[in-house]
Amino acid sequence: MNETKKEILTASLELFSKKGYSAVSIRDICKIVQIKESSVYYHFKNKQAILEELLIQFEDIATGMMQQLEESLSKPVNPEKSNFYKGICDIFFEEYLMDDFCNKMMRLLLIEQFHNDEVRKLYDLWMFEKPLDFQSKVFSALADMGYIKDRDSGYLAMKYYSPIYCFAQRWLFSGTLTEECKEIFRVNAYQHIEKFFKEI
Amino acid sequence: MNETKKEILTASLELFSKKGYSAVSIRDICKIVQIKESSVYYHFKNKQAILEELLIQFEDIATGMMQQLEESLSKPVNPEKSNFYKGICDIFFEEYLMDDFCNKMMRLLLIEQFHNDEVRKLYDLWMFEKPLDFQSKVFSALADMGYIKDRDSGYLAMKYYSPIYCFAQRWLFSGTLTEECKEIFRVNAYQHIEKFFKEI
Amino acid sequence: MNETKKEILTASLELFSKKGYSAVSIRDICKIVQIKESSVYYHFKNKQAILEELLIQFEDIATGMMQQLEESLSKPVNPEKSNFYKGICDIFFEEYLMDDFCNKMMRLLLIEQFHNDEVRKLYDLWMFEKPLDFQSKVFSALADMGYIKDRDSGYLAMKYYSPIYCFAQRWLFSGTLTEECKEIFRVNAYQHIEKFFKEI
Amino acid sequence: MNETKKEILTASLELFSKKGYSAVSIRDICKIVQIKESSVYYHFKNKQAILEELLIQFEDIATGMMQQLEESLSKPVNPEKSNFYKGICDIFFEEYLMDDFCNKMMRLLLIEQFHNDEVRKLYDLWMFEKPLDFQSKVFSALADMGYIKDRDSGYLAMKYYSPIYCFAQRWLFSGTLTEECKEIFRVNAYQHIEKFFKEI
DNA sequence: GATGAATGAGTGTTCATTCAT
DNA sequence: TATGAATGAACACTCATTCAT
Repeated sequence: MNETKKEILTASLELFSKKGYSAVSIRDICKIVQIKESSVYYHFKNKQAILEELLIQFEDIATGMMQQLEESLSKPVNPEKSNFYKGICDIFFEEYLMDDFCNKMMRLLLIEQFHNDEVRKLYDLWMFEKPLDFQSKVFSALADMGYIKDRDSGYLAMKYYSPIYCFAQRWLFSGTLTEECKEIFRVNAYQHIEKFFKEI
Repeated sequence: MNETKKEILTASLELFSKKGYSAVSIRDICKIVQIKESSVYYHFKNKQAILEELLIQFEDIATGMMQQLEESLSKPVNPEKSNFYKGICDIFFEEYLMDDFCNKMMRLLLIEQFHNDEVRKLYDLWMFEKPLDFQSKVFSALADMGYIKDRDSGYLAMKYYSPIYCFAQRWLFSGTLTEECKEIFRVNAYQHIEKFFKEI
Repeated sequence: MNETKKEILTASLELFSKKGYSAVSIRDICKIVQIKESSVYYHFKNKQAILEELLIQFEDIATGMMQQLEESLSKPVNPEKSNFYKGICDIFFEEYLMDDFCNKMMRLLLIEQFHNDEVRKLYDLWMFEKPLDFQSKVFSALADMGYIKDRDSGYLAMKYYSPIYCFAQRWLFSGTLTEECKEIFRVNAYQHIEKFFKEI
Repeated sequence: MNETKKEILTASLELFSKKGYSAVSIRDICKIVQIKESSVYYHFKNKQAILEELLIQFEDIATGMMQQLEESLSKPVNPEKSNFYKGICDIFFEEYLMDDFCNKMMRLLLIEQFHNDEVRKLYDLWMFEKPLDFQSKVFSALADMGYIKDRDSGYLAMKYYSPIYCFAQRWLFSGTLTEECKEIFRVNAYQHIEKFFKEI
């Protein structure tokens, strides 16, 4: 992909994730990329097409992350309980929730879910459905391995994941994403995870 | 308050909560209220003022609800464990989370938190801080009354509240709010609450 | 109708009839009317709506003219042969073909018939079908009254009307419409009519 | 001439004759020719130059046709009355009015005569002046040969040609040019010619 | 011969807002 | 109280054209 096109995408995501799609003008994007407005239309059919390209990129990354998770679940490097879920957490946190691109995309999806039904479905899929599904499998696996007794893996997944989602909302998807915010999120989330796995 | 002014507020909230503040034009609002655009400016200084009035109304309601909760906590009608938290839940759910006005405001706050820092603070205050604080007190009270042993009321509040928040996000604050969505939310939330209070 | 709206219509017709609809910008129209571009949209939904209003006005006038013609055919003031058709000609020429508004509309229709199928039908209706139909009736009437022998009124109408149409094309619907052009047209057309009625 | 250049001209005429010069973009032309917009500028100085090349081609063809007509008038193959004018008609109709290239050019000239004074003159020259002049000569010749008595060859030419022009306008220069339209035109025109020569 | 990339000027349109009535 | 009329600023987008490769 062309360098300018990449820069347009980067600038667009930056702005979209802060103000929402419709509040960002082509002018705004061009100011960052340092090109003229008409040039955007050489690279993209229209403004909507920029958003769509971002959605596709996000889906690719999210799908890739999910595959990694599935793999690390089926072939755990270290099947000792705490190491087992720690490896998994790291992928999900570092390569997804807190990855700069993904994080911005999630904010964008969160805002745009109201205007755009396709986006709403994407948000639900990648913020609720997929993570909860996967987490259920993890708890089933842990139960099969005898590490936990509780077999209601669906509710367990919810109990495990919902605080993480809340922390993400509070610290990652709101306001300016600073390193400080990331740190607060990380501390809160890992504290929860530790307590959670101690209890079960 | 003048009848027309009320209608403007109602229509504005309806639209803002669906499309977000900036995607709604004065035209759109006037189409619903059946007045001319210039008439809006008799009732409000500008578009922003409509939003602000809505924020004030919401804060009033939310504050009132919180006061009710505090009261029902300090003078429990029926201090028997299950009745105790059921009364509290009902106020929070029916008069707040699922109340039509509040629900729309929450969607609005959710969308607008990115454009508007004041809104972001409001959202955090009324969706996280206040509910979690209050819930902490509830668990402290329950602990004081001997109903539960766990004294980490902060984490308990998080464990209790975060699934409710997630359910709200999935079913109340996304897409069109139908009676069906409300019902799914209610079922999920109450199931969680029941399980939760059984476990502690 | 509002004064400004009228001026917009007048200016639009003036320009449309010279350059064609799409070659005229809202800016061009506003330069003449001395208003800002955005003001146009108070009076008209969009550019297309200006054209449509002009089409309606033209149809009204053309329909009115046709009714006048029909009346003057059914109740001839002076049933003497030359006076009979002269009265009819005058209505058609002065109130239609050479009327400033109608003339400009015909140029406009002529140009726009290629972009716009509705316009093409209008042009055909009011430049060919209606005039030829009516002229047929005139010749039928003249035959009934015994003034002419030829009963092929359709072909007569064509022979009568087609030179007039050609003259109109050459002198009225092309280039700038000056009084000189009008005069050339008038001379040519009336010469033809005189010769024509002498021959039949 | 280069193959691509020819294709550009063909595509341009196709589009110009349907929508008018200014309503056709270089993009539109390139979509048909399957080249990039910048490539056009290798073959033509600018958009206007495409139009001008088409005008030159048309003038060449029209001039050639007129020469053929003049020749067939001075050396009639078969000086018998009906054969005499039939040969002439065929050249004018088949090689000019109904020839695909010429027909499209005439539509184009018809539309563009308003924007472009040079075009207006060309239209008048090749649709009125030249045909009427030549037809006058034909009638003079017929009168000299004793086939007709009427010596007002100018008016005869007008009476002969104007219905043909009208038929052309109705069936050839409006809407989509289908084989059906062509046929209607041909039938109407030849019917007129036959009647016309019977009458004189 | 052809094209990737860019651009200045322009297009129709929307919007929040103003102000006299 | 309400509105008719107007407007400046912005918006997404199109277009003919240029130029280095």
